[in-house]
Amino acid sequence: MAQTQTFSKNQQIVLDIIEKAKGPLKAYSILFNVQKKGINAPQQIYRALDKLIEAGKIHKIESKNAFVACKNSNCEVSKATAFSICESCEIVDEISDEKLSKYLSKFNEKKGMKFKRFNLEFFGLCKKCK
Amino acid sequence: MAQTQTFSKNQQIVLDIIEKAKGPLKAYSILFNVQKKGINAPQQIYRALDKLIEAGKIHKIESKNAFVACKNSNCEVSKATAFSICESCEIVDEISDEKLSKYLSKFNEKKGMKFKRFNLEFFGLCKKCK
DNA sequence: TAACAAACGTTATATTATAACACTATGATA
DNA sequence: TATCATAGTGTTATAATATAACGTTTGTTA
Repeated sequence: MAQTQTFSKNQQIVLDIIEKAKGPLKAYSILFNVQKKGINAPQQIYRALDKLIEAGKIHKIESKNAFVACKNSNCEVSKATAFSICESCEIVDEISDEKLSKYLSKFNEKKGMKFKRFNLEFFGLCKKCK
Repeated sequence: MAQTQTFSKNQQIVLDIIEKAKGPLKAYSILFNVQKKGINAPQQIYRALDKLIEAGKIHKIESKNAFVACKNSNCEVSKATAFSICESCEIVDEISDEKLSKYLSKFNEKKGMKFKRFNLEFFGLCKKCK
């Protein structure tokens, strides 16, 4: 059983906002949302984001430079992430598909590289938008 | 058989540089490299990059904000991309694995989203670095 | 050749992210 | 308890990545 990690003040503020959000948040939109709480500079956001990613509590959607809360293995560092992204409404969902995850975790390249981590982003149209 | 596409002057300049490069290039490093050829502004680079991506001649490595030439289906628009990225030496390779590609192209999410495209990035240590 | 689309050149600006430095809290341990 | 290391904080400045907007030029095709 993974132990519950405790976070610092700023880290918790940032985590709370991301967890409450309905979709991915950008660093500067987080910043604007926490200025009332005394966080004034991008550095403070990015530092918190770094820690939260390291802890596996959030993920970065690379193609959007945005951050979402982890919905899978809540207390575990995530090394295998997959997302579906609607190109119309921009909704993002984390994909939790054990088969897919296993398949990719076992995947080995021909050139002898040892993989530690992967990130997969699917793009298309969601049910509503298609 | 896919027809050979012709590119405009700037597009060709940018494509040439990316194809000659040994690894991913960043937009501004491309810019610095083509200033002798009369390209002065980021816009000109980004516009060319957009067209080349659209044409499937190059790909963007999202986690690095960098661009590489396509090494697979040279004349086809790429909708299924996979890369291996060494976290130590930062070398990037496009993965051409038909099984993997088929597996992911056939993958369907439970929520009924229809995928058009995916991008997969593996991270680890290459043969030399491990 | 007229009309349209694509590409170009340019200036300005927006957005995303990091560097660097001094200070503060926390917790381990001598 | 003193002191030491580590992580976190706050701040200013700046770097790196990307797009907006506008007018001009070039290339295609009706």
